[in-house]
Amino acid sequence: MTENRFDPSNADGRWQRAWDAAGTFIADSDSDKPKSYILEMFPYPSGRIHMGHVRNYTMGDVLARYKKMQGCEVLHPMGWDAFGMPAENAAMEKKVHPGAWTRSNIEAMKEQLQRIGFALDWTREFATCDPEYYGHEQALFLDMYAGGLVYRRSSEVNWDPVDMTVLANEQVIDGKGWRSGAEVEKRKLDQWFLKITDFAEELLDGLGDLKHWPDKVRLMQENWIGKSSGLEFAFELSNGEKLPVYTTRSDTIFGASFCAIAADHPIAQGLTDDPAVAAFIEECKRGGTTAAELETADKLGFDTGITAKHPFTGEPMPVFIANFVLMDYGTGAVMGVPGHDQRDFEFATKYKLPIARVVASDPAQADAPMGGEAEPGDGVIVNSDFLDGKSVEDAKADVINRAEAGEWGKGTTVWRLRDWGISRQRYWGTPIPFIHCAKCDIVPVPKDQLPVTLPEDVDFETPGNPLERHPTWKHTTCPKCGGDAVRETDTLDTFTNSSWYFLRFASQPVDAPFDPVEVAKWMPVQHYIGGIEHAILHLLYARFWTRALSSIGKFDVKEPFAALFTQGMVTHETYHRDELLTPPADYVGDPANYAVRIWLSPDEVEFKDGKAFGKASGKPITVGRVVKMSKSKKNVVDPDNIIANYGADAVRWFMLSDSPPERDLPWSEAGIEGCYRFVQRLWRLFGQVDPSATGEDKALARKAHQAIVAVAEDIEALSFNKAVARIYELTGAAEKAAPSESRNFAIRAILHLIAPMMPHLAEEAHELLGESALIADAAWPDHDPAMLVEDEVTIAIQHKGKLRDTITAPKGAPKEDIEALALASEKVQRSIDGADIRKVIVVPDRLVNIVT
RNA sequence: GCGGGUGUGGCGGAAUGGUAGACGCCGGGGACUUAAAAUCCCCUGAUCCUAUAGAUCGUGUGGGUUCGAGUCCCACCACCCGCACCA
Repeated sequence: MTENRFDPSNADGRWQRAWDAAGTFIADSDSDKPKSYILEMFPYPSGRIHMGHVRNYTMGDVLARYKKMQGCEVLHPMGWDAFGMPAENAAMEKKVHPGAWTRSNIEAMKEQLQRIGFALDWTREFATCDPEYYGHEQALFLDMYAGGLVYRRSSEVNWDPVDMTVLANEQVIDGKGWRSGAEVEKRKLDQWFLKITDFAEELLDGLGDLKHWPDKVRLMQENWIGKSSGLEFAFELSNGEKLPVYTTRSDTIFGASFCAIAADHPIAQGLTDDPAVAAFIEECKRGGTTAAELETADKLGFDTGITAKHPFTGEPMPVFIANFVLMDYGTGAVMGVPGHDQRDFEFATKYKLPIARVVASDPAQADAPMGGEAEPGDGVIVNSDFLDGKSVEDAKADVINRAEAGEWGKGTTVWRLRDWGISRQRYWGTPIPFIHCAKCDIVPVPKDQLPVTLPEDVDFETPGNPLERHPTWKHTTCPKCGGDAVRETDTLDTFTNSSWYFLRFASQPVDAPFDPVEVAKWMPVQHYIGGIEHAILHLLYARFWTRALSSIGKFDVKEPFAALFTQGMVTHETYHRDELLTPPADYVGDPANYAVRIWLSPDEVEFKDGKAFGKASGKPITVGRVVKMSKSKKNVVDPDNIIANYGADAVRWFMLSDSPPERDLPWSEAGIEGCYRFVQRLWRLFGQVDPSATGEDKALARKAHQAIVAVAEDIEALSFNKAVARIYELTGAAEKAAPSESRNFAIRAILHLIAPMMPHLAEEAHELLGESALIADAAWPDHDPAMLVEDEVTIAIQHKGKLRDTITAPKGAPKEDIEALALASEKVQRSIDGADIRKVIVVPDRLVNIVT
């Protein structure tokens, strides 16, 4: 019996050092065990580990430790996604170098991770801002360039006219620059692109093989890639030019009443001699570049005076320049069919263009008036000459056939997916390894000159790209002609860093990005875990890089992540009070609304009689909704404090308990206390193994065997909350049982079942039980299949669809016996009350339903 | 605007179309203690009630399929997430 308590402040560090000293979690790529690569999305070194990280890495850790117990050689690495804007923001605000800031964050966060006891192979750690890493990335980029997957073209960015700098979408707030407050404009710059569209078909088809990805993520990627088929054809214009357009609704061609072209369409650009056109195009440049902004903006158009000739009717239709047409999609021009497209409808309503019905629910409705909105649905074609009476699908095919026969158009496939713009006008990223020479144009940096490293001596005092302003860095000589030349000053999008890091974890030679033979030993990643916010971009880019590298012969891997799991966020209540301010003299609203909202952190709030008050002010506090932990709402709980108070295992257990892993997990103080109590409960139980105990406790032994199987299934399905519930049940049963051999078996089983989840407690108890080896190296307990089957089952008896009674019967009892037992029940007879029995449904071992 | 998701007691949630609420938290009552902490035991969806029993209602809303629906189908409501330069 142990009366003492489990002391995490002592045990945690001791076992972490023991694992470290033994090299327990160092992955051996030469091992002949089956390999298992467990990976969580690596963190951005923002400064501190937050609860979201803890949740993410705890899940991966349980899997990694479990796989090891199942006899796998496990690769479970960790590193740092270390390039990005926050480092530059810190440089501007705190006057520290982005590299220094990042390095010190990494150091602090690594220490935090180590305190949680994760089973990580730290020998493979790297940061993407290491010149070795980004140098290899530059080499891969040059290989892709050589493979024809990289090109340059002009593309729009958010431009801050006051700070004279490019803004990221998140730096645009209500259409204004976040620092300057100036109205943001769209501006065109020459930028680098990766040809992800070459892989659109492959990336789409490949989704079908990703059986262990969530359906929702595959669906989101499918919609993002957005394959559509339709008709491309050219209108003849009144000015003699041709206007190619693309439509998915060629069936509605007789309903077209105008054409619309993008503001940066060549035809629009050709009309800028007219000051009115130039002014309108200027107008279209206002506002940001996000899809949400573009699609919710008021529809604006400018009638060019040019007309387009309808290919069937020959009728002239006005050509507008319109802000809702995207140059990047299709041909940058559309035919407007207001009756059956909502955007066209709004546009036509605004500019008083005809709105014709060409699809109806049935031919008799051909002249039904249009309602207040477009009708994009299915139906029968009407008012359309030779198409009348056809279905939408038949009409599409007919129009495409006629266009192809008449050689004025053809059926085509169009993708919503656009090529990936990777140029960033920023310092803290991978320098793009190209040189601009006046004579030789654009020249790749020779591989023996890689890495192109970032200069250290930069300042962030003046706005713009520090690489551009640096006095010497960009000046170099042309590798081709030897003349004066300048380096590319754009850096790569940080998503490129996270598009191949999993390969570098698997294999890290000095002279190459990776060794294909080593990579093949580990890839694909068996379980990849991270946030749902990465469902599209990061995951699509990583899939693309893998296929692109494969296509240029770097290795033979098609899909990087065999199974994907997207975990929910860690949330917390919010606390705030609204402080009234004195409104300025010209304020017209209700003075009661002129207030500033002050957010309080959980430790600034105290509760009295169920009401919240500010600790410092004593003022009443409003308890707000439960939302993702964020600095701005101050509802953040620091893992360090929690670990100091309760130990790593209680926190890990909390992360796995209660909420299903794909859903949000609300943090609560009461919850972590409950977990801590359970840690101590287990500690007491582990101390109760009694070597002198004899005898069998069949019911308990059966529960233990069942739990060994069920917990394994739950962990493999990542249903940690269910595994936790089963362990609670078995623990309760073991506590209540009298000493016996079976009880000793059950307690040892529990010890092994919790080992992946609460490894420090498990090691400590394992040692207490006289074991000299690490439980981290132990095997998952065996079970006896004969012990999984129950001999008796409880059968529910329903009448009129409601439960009336339950009976106990031997498992597998014949239907007739069960029916007889059910009808013999007094409660059932009372419910039936003499009514005629029409039917009795018997589900063996489950239930009887009596229908009267 | 487009795309995706979620909705079950006071709270987190469980439930191959088959006993709704497992398990945990909170709360209530009790035991132990000089006292407290810790620990242990019991109760804990709502309503009715003639109360150790029994009945009715109950899984966001409204319909439907079925002997039987939290689960399947249709329509709707609310909230959350993503939208290409945040990571």
